[in-house]
Amino acid sequence: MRLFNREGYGRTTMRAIAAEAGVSLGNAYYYFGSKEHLIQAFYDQLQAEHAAAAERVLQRDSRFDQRLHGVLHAWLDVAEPHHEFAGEFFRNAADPKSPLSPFSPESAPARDASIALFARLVEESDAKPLAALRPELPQLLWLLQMGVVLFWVYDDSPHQQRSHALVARIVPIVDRLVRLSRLPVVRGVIDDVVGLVHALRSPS
Amino acid sequence: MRLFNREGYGRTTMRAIAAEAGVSLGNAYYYFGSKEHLIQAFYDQLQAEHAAAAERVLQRDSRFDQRLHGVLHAWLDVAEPHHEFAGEFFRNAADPKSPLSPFSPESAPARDASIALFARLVEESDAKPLAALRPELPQLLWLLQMGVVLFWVYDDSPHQQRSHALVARIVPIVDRLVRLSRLPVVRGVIDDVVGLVHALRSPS
DNA sequence: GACCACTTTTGAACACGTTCAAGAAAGCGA
DNA sequence: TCGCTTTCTTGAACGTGTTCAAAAGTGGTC
Repeated sequence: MRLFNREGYGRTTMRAIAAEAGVSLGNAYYYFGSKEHLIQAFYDQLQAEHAAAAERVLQRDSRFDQRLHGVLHAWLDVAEPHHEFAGEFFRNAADPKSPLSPFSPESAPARDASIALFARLVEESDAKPLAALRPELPQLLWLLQMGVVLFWVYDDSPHQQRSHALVARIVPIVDRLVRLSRLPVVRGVIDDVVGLVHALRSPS
Repeated sequence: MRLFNREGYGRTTMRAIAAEAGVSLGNAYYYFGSKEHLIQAFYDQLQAEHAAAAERVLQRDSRFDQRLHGVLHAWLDVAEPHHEFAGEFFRNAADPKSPLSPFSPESAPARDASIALFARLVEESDAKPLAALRPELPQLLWLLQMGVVLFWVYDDSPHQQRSHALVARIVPIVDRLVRLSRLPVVRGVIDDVVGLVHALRSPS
């Protein structure tokens, strides 16, 4: 992690990592299957930091929009120091075959933990979504976060302020959508979306 | 392209490509800056095929939902033969610094052509979106297609039928949303979304 | 034809991720 | 302590993308 942070992922060689750790090159491969596998450590660390930061938000706020804003914001804050080389990380994660992909079985624990966080965010908030929407909302919010992460990776503005702006503007929209979800007209669309999510989850 | 299709991107070496082309290894690098640059040829070819297929759809149908369905479907059909190694392509495209990224300046021509296609799709259809939405719709539909592509990359179902199911189910939703866009309640949300898109486009 | 600048071509060399056969160390039952 | 198995460690070697200095070719001018 020290070398990755200092030199970036691409410029850090396995030989340098082995040397820094005081072991031989081959020995590094005894403990880590590949260079990619080292990144898992980065993910785990990031997720732990985010979970802690999100916890403070959930303790503090009870309004749905504030909770969502806080949790998404917390991720941006936690991830900021790593922005420069995060692109290289996520490049690997984008490979569907990579164990680092957020949709891979290997990532299931981290993914489930994250979805559980959003479940808590919803349940203990003042949000009153349409009944059909409620069970899907945590997963949809997780997907929203994946979208924010994707945007963030491409965001080259200073301190990723555009990502912050995105979060600040999209949270009220989501909040409004959740409120509107019980209105008759909107309801039909929501039902369709929920149906879509269901259809895609269970292999058709 | 022949070798990529036969062996996959990862297993095709630059040496093999050079040999197949009857030139030396170094000479391949005189004409293509890197192995990645060779992929551009794949993109261009794919886009041309899709443009042609989409053209036939736009000639045939006038209803907005049918046009959208046809255009998205056409992409899936055109891309299907390349699904297996497309993951490797898109992995490179996921790197924000890569010229292959759909958001990069180098991809601007292809991106603009694609957005123009969606503009035609909307304009010559029977859709009557909210005035504020109309100018943004082509870009939003292009984004939708990027989403479909992302889903498709991860789709390991036979013949990517899940991707087809996604398109079949999401098109009516989009159609309905466009219809609803002029309703007073929904209108507010649409305005917010359009505002968001504007805010993110011009550096804030 | 001789000279020159420029373009094209070449293959050796390099860096780095990864593999592997061989050896060293550690644990353990007798 | 001795032998055996298992775990750990090592560095040489390999494959591949990429670079580069040198050679070969091309075309134009006098």
